[in-house]
Amino acid sequence: MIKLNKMTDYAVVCLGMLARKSGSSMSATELSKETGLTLFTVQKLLKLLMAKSELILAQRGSQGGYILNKSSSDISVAEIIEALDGPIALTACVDSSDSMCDASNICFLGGKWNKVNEVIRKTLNDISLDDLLNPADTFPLKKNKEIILKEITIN
Amino acid sequence: MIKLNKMTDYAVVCLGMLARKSGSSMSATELSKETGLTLFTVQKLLKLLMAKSELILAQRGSQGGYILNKSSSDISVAEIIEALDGPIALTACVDSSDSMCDASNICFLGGKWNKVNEVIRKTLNDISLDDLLNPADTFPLKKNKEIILKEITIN
DNA sequence: TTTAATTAGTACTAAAGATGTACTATATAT
DNA sequence: ATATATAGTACATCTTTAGTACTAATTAAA
Repeated sequence: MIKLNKMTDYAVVCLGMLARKSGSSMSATELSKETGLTLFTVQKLLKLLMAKSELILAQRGSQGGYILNKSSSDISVAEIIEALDGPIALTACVDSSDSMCDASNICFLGGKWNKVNEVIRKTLNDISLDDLLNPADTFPLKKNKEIILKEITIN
Repeated sequence: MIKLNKMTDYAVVCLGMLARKSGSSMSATELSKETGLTLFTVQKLLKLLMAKSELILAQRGSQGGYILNKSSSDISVAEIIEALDGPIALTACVDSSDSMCDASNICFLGGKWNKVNEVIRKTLNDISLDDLLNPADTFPLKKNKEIILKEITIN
């Protein structure tokens, strides 16, 4: 299985919960209670999201908590993954530096994986957090919203 | 980064090498020499591919070796990944059994991840080993071959 | 201004997974 | 028979992930 780390999974759950309460903030304690995730986990997750993304805003102190920094329909699955898992790429073979694959100095694949990665990335970019939220009748959300990758031709 | 395991990377390299020599078989030793991967790694990889897929055929004994079981244009990236990494899915949250996410008994995401997974899977299914092979002028391989996911609507 | 609540930062431990290596058994062409 | 080659399995090690803990900094409210 191609795995996301669990934090990313948790992030979708917590961000989704924040989306439901848009407007009012939620503390880590509240999020823990409402999601069923342990407080430790939620605290760590929110700290990570603060450190590595602009997805949420925090307020410290009594009555503090977290809120989404933008609408859930403007948050893509790709953004969430990239915040916690780093760049969306299936292989380390071809990284941003375009350096040669160090596993094999006669690798004949060139940068072809990059194209695959690009397609995957665009796919995830077209799916919003909102698209993942309940209730079920909000999904499929937008009529005529199709994931169209036709324009992406591998070349 | 969403990671494939290294074996999958190696598999693409080795299967690609076998594709180049279509018709004649190659031993693990030969593959090791031509790819630059260690013999141990290549041996393990080929054993895995034999055990978990129908992608290659083996002949034991002197003069033995491996050959592709079908044309490289009929081998999808999805097949290779699934042979070595298991089912293509970004999360363990929703597995084949459709069991509720055990991380949270109030998970409100339902099976939405499944739709995401399906899109990713179809994307990888439309890219063949052949598409990844050099020389560069064989890529983009088929004119008019576009990765069209338009018909995949999340719903 | 004190207190309680809350996030920020960091560090450590334990568990899980991936990787590389090794050894023995089985099959086959010569 | 023998050399060659794959099959199967087991294991040690390295890396990553996940979980826990502790301290510092901030802020609302009593």
